[in-house]
Amino acid sequence: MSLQFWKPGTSGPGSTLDRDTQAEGSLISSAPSYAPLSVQSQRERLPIYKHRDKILYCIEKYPVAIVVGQTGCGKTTQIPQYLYEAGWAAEGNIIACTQPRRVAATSVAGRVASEVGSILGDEVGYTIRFEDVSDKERTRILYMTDGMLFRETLVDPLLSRYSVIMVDEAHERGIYTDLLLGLLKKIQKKRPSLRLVISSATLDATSFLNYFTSSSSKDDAIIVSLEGRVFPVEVAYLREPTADYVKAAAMTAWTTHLQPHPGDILIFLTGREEIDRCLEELSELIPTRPKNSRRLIPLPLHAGLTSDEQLRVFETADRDTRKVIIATNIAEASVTIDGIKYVIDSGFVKIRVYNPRTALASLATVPTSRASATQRAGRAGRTAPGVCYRLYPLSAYESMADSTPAEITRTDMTTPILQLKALGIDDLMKFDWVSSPPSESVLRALEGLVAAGMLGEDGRLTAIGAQVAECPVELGIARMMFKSKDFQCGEEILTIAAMTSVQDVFIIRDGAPGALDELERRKFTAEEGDHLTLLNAYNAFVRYGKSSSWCKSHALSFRAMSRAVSIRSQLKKYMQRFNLPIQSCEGDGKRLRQCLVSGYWRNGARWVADGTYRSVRGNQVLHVHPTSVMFTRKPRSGWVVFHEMEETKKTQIRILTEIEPDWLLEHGHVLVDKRSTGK
DNA sequence: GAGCACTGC
Repeated sequence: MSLQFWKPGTSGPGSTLDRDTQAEGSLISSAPSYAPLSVQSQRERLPIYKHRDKILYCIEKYPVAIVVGQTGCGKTTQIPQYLYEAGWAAEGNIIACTQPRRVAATSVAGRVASEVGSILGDEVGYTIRFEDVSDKERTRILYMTDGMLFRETLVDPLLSRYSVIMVDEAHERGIYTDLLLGLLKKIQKKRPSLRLVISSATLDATSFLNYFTSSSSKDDAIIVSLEGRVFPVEVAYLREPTADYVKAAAMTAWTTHLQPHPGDILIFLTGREEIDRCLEELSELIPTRPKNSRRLIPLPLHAGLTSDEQLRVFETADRDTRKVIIATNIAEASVTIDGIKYVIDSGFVKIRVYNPRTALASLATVPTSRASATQRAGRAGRTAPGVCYRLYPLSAYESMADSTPAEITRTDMTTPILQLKALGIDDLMKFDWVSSPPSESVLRALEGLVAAGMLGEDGRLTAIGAQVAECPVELGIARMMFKSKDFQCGEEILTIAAMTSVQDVFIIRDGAPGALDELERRKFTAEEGDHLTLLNAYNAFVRYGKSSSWCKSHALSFRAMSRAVSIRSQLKKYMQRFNLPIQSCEGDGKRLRQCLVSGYWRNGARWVADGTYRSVRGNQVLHVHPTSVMFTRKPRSGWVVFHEMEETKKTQIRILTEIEPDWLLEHGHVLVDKRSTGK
C-alpha cells in the first residue's frame, strides 16, 4: 500500500482549502508572560478582551447575538463575566450559560468561580442532573446543561430568573439545544428584555442568523466574530481514495513518527473494532523501528473504556517517546488533548439514525461533514501549528455536507413532543423549529402518545400525560411506574426503571477472563429474564454496601451501578410527588412481569423454532442480543416483552422478559397462534 | 452463537 498526500496550499490546484485553515485564526503574536499577574490583568491579556466592548454593545442593542469563535478563545468563560461586570446580573437577575455536556458545565463553572474569586456554588454555580451547586439567592452566573434549562421551562415557562441566556456550542445541534432555541425565540416575543447569546462555529452562524431574523426587521440578530486562539493547521489530502483507511491510518502514523519532528498524533476512526485493528497494524510496524528513533506509544480512546483507561491519553510521555492516540469521535468535542501536532482523519463517523416508519434505531457509518472535518483538523493546532492528513481525496471533501444533520431530524420524538405539549404548544406543525423533525416522526410520536393515554384523541394532554412529561424517563418506563400502583410493585419497578436507564451494567472482558465474568453474571441470572436479573444485581449491590471492589469481583460496572442508585432516588421523588405507593411485590415475579407488560405493551414478541422471535406488531424477525440471559433459552410460554430494538446487521432486541401471551391481550393485541406461523 | 459513535433529563 502506498499513500500519496498533497497539500492544496503548497502544490497543485485547490486553493479553496486555504480558506478553510486560514479562517481558523492566526498565531498569537504576544508571547505568554511569566511575570506574576493578578487574575484581572491575566483576563485582560486574553485576545477576546479586545472584543469586550463590541460584545457588550451587540448584546445591549440586539435581542440575539450570535458569537462566532473557535474552541479555546475564551468565550465560554469570559462573556458571562463581561455581562456580570456590565450589570446584567443586577436586581437578582441571573446570567445563564448552557453546555451540551455535564463535564463542560462543571469544569467551566469551577474555572470562572476562581477567576471571580468566589467559592463554587456562591456567585458562580452550576446545575446538572443530580448536582445543583448553586445558591438560589446568591448565584449570578449559572452554568448548566441545556437539558436542565429546557426542563426548567416546564416550571417557569418564561425563564423569568434570567436576564441573559448564552447557548454555548449551539453548532453541535443536540436535541435539547434545538428545542431550547425554539422555546427561547418564543419566550423572547413575550419577554423582549431577555437577551440571547448563541455561540457557534463559523460554518453554522448564518443559519442561526436567518432563524432569528424576521423578514420585517434587520435589527433582530447580529453576528459577532471573535479572533480565535488557534494555530494554523496544514491540511493534506490523499491523491487517490483508499480502500482500507484503518491500514492507511496506521501507515500514515508510522511515516509521521519516523520524521524527526516532535509532537503527538491523533487518529480519528469510527469504532472500537477499527481502533483495535489499527492497534494491531501498528504493533506490526513498531518492531521495524530504526535504532535511535523514539518510541511510539499507541493508546486507544473510546467511550467503552473505563475512566482509568481513558485517562492514560493525558499522561505526558517521556522525552524520547511519542503518543499516537487512536480515537472515536469522542476526541472531536468531548475530550480535548493538548500537545497534538498531527491529526489523521479517516473522514468517517458512526451516527445513530432513527427510522420513524419502523421505529428502529440503527448505527450507520457515514462520511463526516465539512464542519466536523474542520473541527478534527483543529485538534492539531491547539498549542502549536499542526498538520492534518485526510485519508480521502479533496473531491471527497468537496462532496461532504456542510454540517451533520441536527439530532432532532434523526431521533425518536415521543418524549420531546410530550414535553412540548406540556408547555402548551399544541400545534406542532406550526412550531418554529430550527430544523424540522421529519413529519413522519412527529406523527408517529403523536400516535404513540395517544395510544399510551398521554394525549386524548383531540391531541390534548391528559392528566397522566402532564405528570409523565415531568419524569426523566422514557414513556414506557413512566407508564409502568404509574401502573405499579395496581400491581403493588413500585419498589421493584423503580429499580428496574433505573437499571434500564444505564448502559453496560455487566463488564464481560474479552478472551479467557470473559468466561469467568460470565460465571459471575450467572449468579444474578433470573429464570424470568433480563429485567429480574438487573433487579437482582441492583439489590445485591446495595446489600453488599455499594462497594467498588465488590463490583469488580462480580463483573459489574461500579460507574453504571452508582448512576442507577442516583437515578432511582430521583425517580422515587417523582413517585412520591404523584402519590404513587412504593410497595414491594415480595418476590411475586408474576405481578411484577404483568406490570412490565403495561409499559412494554407494544414490545411483545413470539419465539419461533429457529431461536429467533417475531414481533407482535408487524411480525418482524427479531434476534436476541448476545448480552441477554435469554440468548440461549427458549421461554416456556413462548412469549416475551423487550426493552428496545435496534438494527445492526440484523434487528436485535435487548433486555427481555418472559410473559404470558394473554397479558398482551389486555392491551388490545390480537395474537397469532404459534402453530400457524411457527416452524 | 455473537457486539456496543456520543450526549442528556
